[in-house]
Amino acid sequence: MRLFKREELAVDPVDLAHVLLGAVIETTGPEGTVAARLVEVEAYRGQDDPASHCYRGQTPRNEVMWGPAGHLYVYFVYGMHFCANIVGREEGEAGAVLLRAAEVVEGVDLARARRKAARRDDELAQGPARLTSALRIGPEHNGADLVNPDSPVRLFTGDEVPAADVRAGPRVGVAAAMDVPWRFWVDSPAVSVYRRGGRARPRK
DNA sequence: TTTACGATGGGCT
DNA sequence: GCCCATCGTAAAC
Repeated sequence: MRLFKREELAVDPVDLAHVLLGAVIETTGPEGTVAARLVEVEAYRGQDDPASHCYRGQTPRNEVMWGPAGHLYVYFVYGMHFCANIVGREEGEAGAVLLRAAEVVEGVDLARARRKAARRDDELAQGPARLTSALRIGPEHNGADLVNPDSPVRLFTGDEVPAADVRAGPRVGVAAAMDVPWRFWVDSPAVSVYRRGGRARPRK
């Protein structure tokens, strides 16, 4: 296992999604270190993608996604959760991959303490907001450089995932662009199995 | 087991 | 003012 190189991440988000499956993201803070192997991701292509936060151009919130690849884009959602993306493409071009689920491979006890509601270890990072909770990724990590060994959040290559083992389907909770299968996962009990693309919430 | 819904707040039109 | 790249709990079957 080694740190990724930035140029390996400066690719189209759909390709980056395949690169990231099996990769290991690791966070270190005052409490200790937690590492997790990514098993489910979603590509957001940027300006061309109606579901992307960058679809309507650059804003203060999404500016990290327009910068160089290999940085973390963290955003606040539903009034109480955070989600993390890995930025791809070249500087000046928006695009990122949402981290949806992972298997905790290091610091399991710390992750359990942070995720009291999880009844099985498979649930520790089973979902995008659970993942940030287990790894304690927050707004202070927005823009963090994942290829810097001194960064609080780092990204390592894991065991390579054979292309034949990658499954694809519609993105979750996304009403726009439902026709593109830009959610990718590998067979794992930690993959989130929530409602498929369509409405984020049932209409009242 | 499966489904329903409330909590909660920032971003953008 | 409406829309969310969600989760945990409770209720229904």
